[in-house]
Amino acid sequence: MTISAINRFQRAPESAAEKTIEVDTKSRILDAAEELFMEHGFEATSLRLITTAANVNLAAVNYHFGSKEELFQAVLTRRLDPMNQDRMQLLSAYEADSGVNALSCEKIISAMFIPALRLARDHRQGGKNFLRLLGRAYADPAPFIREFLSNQYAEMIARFRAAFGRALPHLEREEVSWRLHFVMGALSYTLAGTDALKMIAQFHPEEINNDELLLKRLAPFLAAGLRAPVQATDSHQWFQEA
Amino acid sequence: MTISAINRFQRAPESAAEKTIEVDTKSRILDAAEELFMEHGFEATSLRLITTAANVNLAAVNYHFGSKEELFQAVLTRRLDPMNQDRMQLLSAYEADSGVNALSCEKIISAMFIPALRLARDHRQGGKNFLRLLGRAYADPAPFIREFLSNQYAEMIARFRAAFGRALPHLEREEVSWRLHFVMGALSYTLAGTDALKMIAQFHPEEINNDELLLKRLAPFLAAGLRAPVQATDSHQWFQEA
DNA sequence: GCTAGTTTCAAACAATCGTTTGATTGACAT
DNA sequence: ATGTCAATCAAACGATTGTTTGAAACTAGC
Repeated sequence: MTISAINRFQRAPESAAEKTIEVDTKSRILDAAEELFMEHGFEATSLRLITTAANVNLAAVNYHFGSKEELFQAVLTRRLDPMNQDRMQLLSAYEADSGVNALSCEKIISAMFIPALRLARDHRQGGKNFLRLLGRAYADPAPFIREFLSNQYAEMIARFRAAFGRALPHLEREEVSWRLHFVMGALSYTLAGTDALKMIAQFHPEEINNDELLLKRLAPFLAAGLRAPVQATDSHQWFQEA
Repeated sequence: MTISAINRFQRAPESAAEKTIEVDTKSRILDAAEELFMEHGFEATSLRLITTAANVNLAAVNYHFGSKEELFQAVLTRRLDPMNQDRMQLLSAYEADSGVNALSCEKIISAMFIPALRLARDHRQGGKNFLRLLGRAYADPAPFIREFLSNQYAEMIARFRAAFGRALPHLEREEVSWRLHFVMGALSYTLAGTDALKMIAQFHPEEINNDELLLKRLAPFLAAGLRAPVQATDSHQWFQEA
């Protein structure tokens, strides 16, 4: 193959003068696919739409990525993998700082949110687009997407579940798993939602960074939920039917 | 083939004895569509898949519903509309009971969850399937789905936002809107998730009703989140970057 | 200038999509 | 019997899908 090696050569001459307006075919496809997948979802986005937007030939996708599914995975993995690495490194750094003491829920949530915020703040490229795409992929029924994300998240989820378990020693392991699941759900749903963007635009039409505002409101909500008292399994306090 | 013609003859004699196992074409389409839309999503589910599963002619969908999009809306509206009516009636009943006092967050959440639970418990038909479908529709990027749901939920959302506003008088209106948004998100994501079902199967392979167990764990989490203290807008407690 | 290997290209592939058509069926009222 | 009208049927519609093909354009090393 040595495809990427040659790509590097092609990029070399123009890298000094203008580095952002012209990139190689592979990256142009990834950028266009990221935006269109976010906007219409996986199934509703055709390869012709992507290649037209990227200004490349239709066959380029199959040549460089193999198939539409592999393109989608490449779009996700390009940013998701570094972000999850950052999350785990940040968590490790926090744990090293705290010594023998357990981390607070706020600190652990910070380790999850800050790398996501870094992506959202990254204006070189559509980091915000990617977070919305990720949230939608997280709710997509397609089996190959679910399996891919499950593998991508497995290591990070395990690390954070252990951290939350130490932060909330009074909760049994099953309850910790559930609450981490709720946290991931609220996070991905909030980032993916079109409604959230509408609400921000309604209240703060002039706001600089939407996602930062959003996560700052979400974080205290989730931290309080994590610390909520457990409910007895046989309790009918909540759902007593008529 | 005249399969359905034969079916009709076969159905005729038994219609008096048992009325639930064989229904008319329109309902058969709705039932098959509900399950297949849930399983594969809107775009990935073809009309041929639906009509084959329902044992009806391909043209029957366009004849009875007009288009694939209208079929999808019919699938949603069949159960969503009654459920949201129940939610608002239950909320009104609670408010009448409490008199001048504001309702607790737990009570308001109950008004949201109990009608959903009723649907999940309804074993006559795939109520559980519907909740998963609903959660996925809530995250679908298709504009016609988002607009449809927005209209379907508008009245109920307004009622519950007002109720939460009275229950949490120390929160400004914007904060209440956000937290209600988080609640709806966590609820729909949790109900839609395949991962949640896997977790239940892992911990409780013998469980009777999955969704009831699920909502009983989610409700305290959300109630605590709703009551969380607000964070100052300019606070850097959470996300101080390096 | 030549060759080898990588990338791009227009064109076509077979398959599937949602929708429409026009004939045929069956039940019911006249 | 006859006519009416809604329901069902097989078949085809045109459009679009992801993917493949084989030739042309390109870059490098010799």
